[in-house]
Amino acid sequence: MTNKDLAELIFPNITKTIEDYEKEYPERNLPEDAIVTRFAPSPTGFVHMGSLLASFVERKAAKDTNGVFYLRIEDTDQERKVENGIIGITTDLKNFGISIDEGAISETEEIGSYGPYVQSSRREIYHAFMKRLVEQGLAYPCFCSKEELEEIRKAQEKRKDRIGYYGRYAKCRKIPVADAIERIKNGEPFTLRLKSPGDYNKKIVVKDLVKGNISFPENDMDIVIMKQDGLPTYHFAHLVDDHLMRTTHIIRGDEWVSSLPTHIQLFQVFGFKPPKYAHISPIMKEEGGVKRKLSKRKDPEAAMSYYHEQGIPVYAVQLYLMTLANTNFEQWWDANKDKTIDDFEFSFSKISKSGGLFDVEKLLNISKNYLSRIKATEFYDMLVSYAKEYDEEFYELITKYKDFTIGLLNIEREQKKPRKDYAKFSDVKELVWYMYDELFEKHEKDYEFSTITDRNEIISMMETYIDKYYDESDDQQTWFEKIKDLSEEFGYAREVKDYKENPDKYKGHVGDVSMVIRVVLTTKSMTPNLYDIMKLFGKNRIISRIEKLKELKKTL
RNA sequence: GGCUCGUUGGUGAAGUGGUUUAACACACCGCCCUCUCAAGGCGGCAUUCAUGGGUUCAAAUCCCAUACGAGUCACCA
Repeated sequence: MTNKDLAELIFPNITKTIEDYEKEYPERNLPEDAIVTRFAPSPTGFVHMGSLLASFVERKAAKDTNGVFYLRIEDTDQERKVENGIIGITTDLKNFGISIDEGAISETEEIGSYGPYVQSSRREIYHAFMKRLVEQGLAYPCFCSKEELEEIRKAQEKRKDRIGYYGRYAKCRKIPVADAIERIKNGEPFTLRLKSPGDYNKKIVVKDLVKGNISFPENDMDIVIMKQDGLPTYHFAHLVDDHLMRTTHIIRGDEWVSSLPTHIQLFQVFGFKPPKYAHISPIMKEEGGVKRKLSKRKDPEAAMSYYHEQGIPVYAVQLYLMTLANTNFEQWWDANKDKTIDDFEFSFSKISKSGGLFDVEKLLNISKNYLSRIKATEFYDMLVSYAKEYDEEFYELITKYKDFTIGLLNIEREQKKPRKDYAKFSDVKELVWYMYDELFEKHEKDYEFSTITDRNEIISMMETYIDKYYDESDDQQTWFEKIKDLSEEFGYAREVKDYKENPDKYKGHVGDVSMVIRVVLTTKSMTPNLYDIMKLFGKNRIISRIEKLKELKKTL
């Protein structure tokens, strides 16, 4: 009875060898420094912000080097699987603007020639690799039950030994091949464990692209490589898949750092060249003065849908993620306002070693800056698709009055220092409702008059203005001169300065008068440039707003 | 508890032995500009880099200890 017999018994139908697979999935024909990397989530629901950051970095790194970015589905845990889990992932990626070169594109379809990209479809491939290990006596079946493992753990705790399946605690390691064969034939359930060649007293140093050199004791645990259900564990699947898919860079969350010795060992056992590793720290959130990992369950902002609903543009989130990934990005972007994320030179070593706080304030600020820089038409298109989904009434208005809407979005835009009003699309309606007669009509009218509050004076001022001074064709300067004339006529100073010097001589100043016009037209004391608003309104709407005030029953 | 990593202002952080009386950005505060707001301009906001030792002519930067935080120690990824 030999290891070969054992291997044949466990994997009777496996005929392909490692060499066959090496041929089937040859080295990729890419430039030398091209990065081949992957996003490898479990299909357990939506994509978490932290994973999104990782996939964003992966996409960027591959694109920058003319490499490949692929999506692999890690579904070896049958229990955690979720209905339509793959679609959930692919749509999140798509909505977020991350494209893949290879991998799963739906529950059943995939693209690329290094597949299958869904681990549960790769069973035979894993088995071929496991079979080789068993043949060579580098892996062995373990019959320990959960209870037995628990006992071992307790014994170790009592003796204050390291926890784990290693050395003298690895009892199945010593089972003679013949006995193992016997027990398997008897139908005893088993897992497969790696016969670890590691020595805990020796050190290995692993270079991590983000964290730098990390030194660990060698791994001496006989880790499980195949579960009772025949599927591989993460560690083993990682080895086989990333080798065969010719992955050059593993970019993942730093919860994996501690298994680095195991992974390196696995590559060494097969004589494969290990990939480069980059471990990214988790995104944190502060709550009640304590920092904790941004949680899928507790934090709505962990899900992509949150940004979608809020109307935070995708590109703004990307900009934010880029600054989280490489903090020097912000300065670069500020100095290169006309460039895009694609033009930025990303670097692994600039990724923060410790977990950054997820700061929604900052995101909104970035979003605001971004939205202020784009063209009104571009803004309009995004606003329309947002409103279409979340605000039907507003959607109808802005599509009905398209040019008008673009016009108002264009106020103080496309200039060196553009106006920054909107951080997200859900802000817009609340800021501009008074521009639309339909909304103005139904909106509660709380006229925010401040210094001039006498109803008769306001109305007479407005009527005088519209009859005597207002002319739609005036340019901004003339327009303002006329408001000054109006002020003078009503006993207000033409210049604020004059008023401040001689407050007794006047009832107020131009500012007070233009405030009256502003409030009559919009009800609000704070609006964008009045001249632009009036230009957009036209004389008729201005007159109708004066009428509305006159009709108002309640006192001001 | 073992192993690994980290700790610079309210926040994100730059910084790898002297050019740092610690960059930049967000937030906050003040002033200015101004028909309001937004924006913008100017200024304020860590005499100090978790704490304690040490090395050095010189340390946020190197070494050691302590404290705190994070990750991990599954037939989950």
